[in-house]
Amino acid sequence: MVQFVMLQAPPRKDTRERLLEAAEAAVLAKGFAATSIDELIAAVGITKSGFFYHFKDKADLAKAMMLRYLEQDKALLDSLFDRADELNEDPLHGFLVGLKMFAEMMANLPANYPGCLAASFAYQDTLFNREVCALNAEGMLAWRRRFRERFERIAERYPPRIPADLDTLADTAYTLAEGGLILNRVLKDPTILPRQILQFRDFVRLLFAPAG
Amino acid sequence: MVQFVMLQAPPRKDTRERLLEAAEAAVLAKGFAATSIDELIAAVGITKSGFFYHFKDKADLAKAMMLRYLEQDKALLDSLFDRADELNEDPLHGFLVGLKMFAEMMANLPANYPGCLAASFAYQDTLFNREVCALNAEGMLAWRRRFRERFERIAERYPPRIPADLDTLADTAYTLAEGGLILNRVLKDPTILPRQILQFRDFVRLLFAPAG
DNA sequence: TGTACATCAGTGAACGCGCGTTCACTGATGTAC
DNA sequence: TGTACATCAGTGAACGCGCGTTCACTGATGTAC
Repeated sequence: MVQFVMLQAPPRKDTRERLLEAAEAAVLAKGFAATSIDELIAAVGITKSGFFYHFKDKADLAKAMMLRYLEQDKALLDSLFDRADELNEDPLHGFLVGLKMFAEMMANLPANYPGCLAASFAYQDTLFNREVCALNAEGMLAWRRRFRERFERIAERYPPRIPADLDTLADTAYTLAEGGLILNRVLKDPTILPRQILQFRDFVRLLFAPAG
Repeated sequence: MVQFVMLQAPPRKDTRERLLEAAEAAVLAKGFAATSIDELIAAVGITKSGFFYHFKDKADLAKAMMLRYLEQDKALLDSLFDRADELNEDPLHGFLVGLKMFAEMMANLPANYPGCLAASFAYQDTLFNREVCALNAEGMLAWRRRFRERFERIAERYPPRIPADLDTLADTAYTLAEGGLILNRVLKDPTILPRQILQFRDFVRLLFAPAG
């Protein structure tokens, strides 16, 4: 009896979340403009009016996608740094551990259409309003702040071997991630991005580790 | 009289080329799917049927855009290396000069929607057929081959200070360019990409130049 | 030098399909009294 | 415990607009003889 009731009203996973999931996959594969509401509702199994119950229009979907992306992005950043910090007291060693973990993460991306919503939105930015573009920029600045803070602590203890611009150094992680994802995808080789990150790690070590 | 005749039949710049120019600008701003044939013909001043005289369909336009991009890309790569080679006999110094020129080029990009068609197409690749995607990959491999060849010559004369994967090193230029363009655009700061390239230049020098 | 034909670079009108959006409505669940 | 109402999570039908594509046609220029 209980079983029967549950079959009638299945414990439906959050429809809105499933719409956002389907939208992200579709946008990463073909872009926002080519992603139709019809295909999203087909993937989730509701009607078009159901979609407009969750999002007031397509621009609202874009904003929700960006917010969801930023949330996941922040969680990734947190897990990267917090765990690296727990393991190490020395800022340089902790950071090198974090970069290694980052490379490992990037080596285990979904095989099909790995990618980053920030890049996809960036290359279609006239489709989005100022708010969504500003959110995207804010996400990038969060990476810069986080990395810069680490580099400041490292540089304090280990003076760099050559002059280094800490903002540029901080941006490199995001830059390599975005560029590497593009190469990964076009060349269909998932090892490119992790290798770029490990090479950056070599550079950081070469730059800060005491000579000899 | 001559003037009058010329006004009647102006020395029309190649219409096809102007269509491709308009298409590239539009695609870099909002993506391929959102770029309509109507807006291209409006920009160029012909009718829709005129467009279909030049391209058999929209997929044909995509292919022509990619071929045009690859041609320009190759020219850029040539000018970078050939001129750097002329100036220097030493492979390392020549390469460092080339990277500096590359950074300067990237500092003087068009202000509006700087970007790379390769990245735009990569993030919408299900819109394109196998041929266009393969062309894109070939363009990236051309960069890898070019840079790798240089690094081989450099490593021959200057053994690297730490072990280095020459393919990864070779891919870094393209990776930084693609990633840097995205940061440039989202953060509206055209100095980000050139600074990434100059930092890579520092790394190369640190890696190969004799210590001391 | 004059005529016939071919090619180039388009025009103009029409097409059908898919898209985002709206609107009135509904059945199940939750809450107040 | 029963009734009235509100909210949640949608349904179903219709809309108008813009899109890519097709087709028959054209006026200017180039080429053969």
